[in-house]
Amino acid sequence: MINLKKICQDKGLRMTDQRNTIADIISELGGHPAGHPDVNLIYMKASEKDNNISIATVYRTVKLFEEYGVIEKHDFKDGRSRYEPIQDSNHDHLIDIDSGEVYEFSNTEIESIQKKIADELGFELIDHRLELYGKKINK
Amino acid sequence: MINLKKICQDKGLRMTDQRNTIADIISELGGHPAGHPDVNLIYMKASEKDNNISIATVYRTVKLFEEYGVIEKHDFKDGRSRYEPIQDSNHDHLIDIDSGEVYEFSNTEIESIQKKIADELGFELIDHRLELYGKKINK
DNA sequence: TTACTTGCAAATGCTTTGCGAGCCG
DNA sequence: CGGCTCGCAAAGCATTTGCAAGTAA
Repeated sequence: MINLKKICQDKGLRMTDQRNTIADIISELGGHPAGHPDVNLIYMKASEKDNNISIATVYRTVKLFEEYGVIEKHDFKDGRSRYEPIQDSNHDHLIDIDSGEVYEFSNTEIESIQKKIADELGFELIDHRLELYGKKINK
Repeated sequence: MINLKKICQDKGLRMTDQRNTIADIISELGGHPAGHPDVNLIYMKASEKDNNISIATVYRTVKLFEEYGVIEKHDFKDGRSRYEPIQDSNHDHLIDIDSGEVYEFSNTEIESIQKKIADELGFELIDHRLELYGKKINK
């Protein structure tokens, strides 16, 4: 399992109790379908472990983690921002419309086509967003 | 040029002055790079033609047009929602990071790969979002 | 006529921020 | 001591909504 707490320490972040709690929660949820929590979910889970934590701290902490390249923010079509640990390999997401669960995939072919398209339009590809929204088959 | 005013009438929408004004503005901006206006831009342009129009009306109108399948909403990474007339063919977008301009493209190969990926994960592909973010080369 | 629209201001929902108190090195 | 952090409440920002007055068909 990814250990965000350790990664944060290694990056020189001062780890308070609150930050450790939040790092643990995001680590535990990892890249599982039920992962990619939003601030509210993190806040609720953090409140179970520390009934004094403030949602403002959660917002400040995920922003900090993001700035330090520890986690990544995604804005799917459901509105609220969601977070996941940064991993070695890039990947895109398929979101289950019904449950909100998130699945990861990567496809080098699509990546190279994207680069080609940008090039043809006269652009250097800096970033991209690819999300698939689907319904489970045979449910 | 797309005539949203006419499309709205054909769909049976009651066309008030405000709705006509807004339809014209979105039609004029069309699919050009400077198109895909956000509510604020529409509101500012509408205010030039009708100095009494309310931003609440702009919000209500774009929502209405969207529900009637006349325009489409996009949430690019810059925050505010942007709108464009619905066209026959599907397309995706490349956004110029510096100017905010939006270019359209479509690629059948990517589309079929997307479908395949969803299928392999056990999903029926309902919707997708593909955005490229780039910087102009040779500027 | 009569239901639909509008402008205004107030209310949302999510996120950020000012402030004074607390904590860590 | 001195700078970071935190909790709280207030402020922001984009968007939505209640209401009373106005308008299209």
